[in-house]
Amino acid sequence: MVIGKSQLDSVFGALSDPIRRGILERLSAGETKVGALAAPYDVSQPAISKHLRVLEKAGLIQRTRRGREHHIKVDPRPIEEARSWIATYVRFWHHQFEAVDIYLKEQEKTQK
Amino acid sequence: MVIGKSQLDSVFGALSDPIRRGILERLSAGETKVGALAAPYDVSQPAISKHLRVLEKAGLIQRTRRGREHHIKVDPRPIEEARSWIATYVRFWHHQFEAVDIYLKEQEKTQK
DNA sequence: GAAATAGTTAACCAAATGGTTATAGGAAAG
DNA sequence: CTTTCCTATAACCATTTGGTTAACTATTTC
Repeated sequence: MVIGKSQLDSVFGALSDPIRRGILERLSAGETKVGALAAPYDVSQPAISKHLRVLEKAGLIQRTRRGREHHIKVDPRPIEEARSWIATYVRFWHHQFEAVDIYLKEQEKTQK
Repeated sequence: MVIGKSQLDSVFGALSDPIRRGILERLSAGETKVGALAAPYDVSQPAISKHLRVLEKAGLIQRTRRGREHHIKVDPRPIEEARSWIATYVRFWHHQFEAVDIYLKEQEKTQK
């Protein structure tokens, strides 16, 4: 039994590619046709098609067919999970990181 | 010329694996030996070693050798970039998403 | 110093990823 | 109806990823 990727896996995975992040950035200006999304990039059209599928599987975009055009819009909801994962741990990490820092500074002082 | 991955690429890439996220979660409790990090997972120890290298390349962990033990601590700084990328766009996305929602609700009303 | 311990590195493998070209499907325009 | 346009799918390829086992390095312990 091959167990599927978690939501976090696919969301972070989708965000790890610069073209896909670029597409999402572009989408913050609003719903956009696939052609317009592809235009800035120096890769073939099928390559963009694949990136869109990755974003779609991660739930980050939604597609509406209007005639022969596909209109893409962002769905920010799955990213909230990612955001909150980071937020939860950043607090602990930062605290822990500073704690070590303080410890090291104490050491310095003591050794004068 | 093979151009390297951006910081965001490798940070998001590192976060896209459940074992690596698990390791980071564990590290929020403080500096930890490699063995302890590996213990919960049902993969070989070299597999963990590789995951640590991925996290290290992304700048997310720091390693200190104390005798034969490697002590790992989290470095939360590179994640700030990721966090801020998300934060920047989530605002636009959310706004855009709600705008469409409002638009659709207006349509519904109008068509009654 | 020999044995055990903590961890990495090397060599290998299968599957996933990101790209390509060629082909196909369906809507719009001529 | 034929052509053009917009996009997806198929088939293929090279590279990367995530895992394995085996061997190695360095430190501690007996």
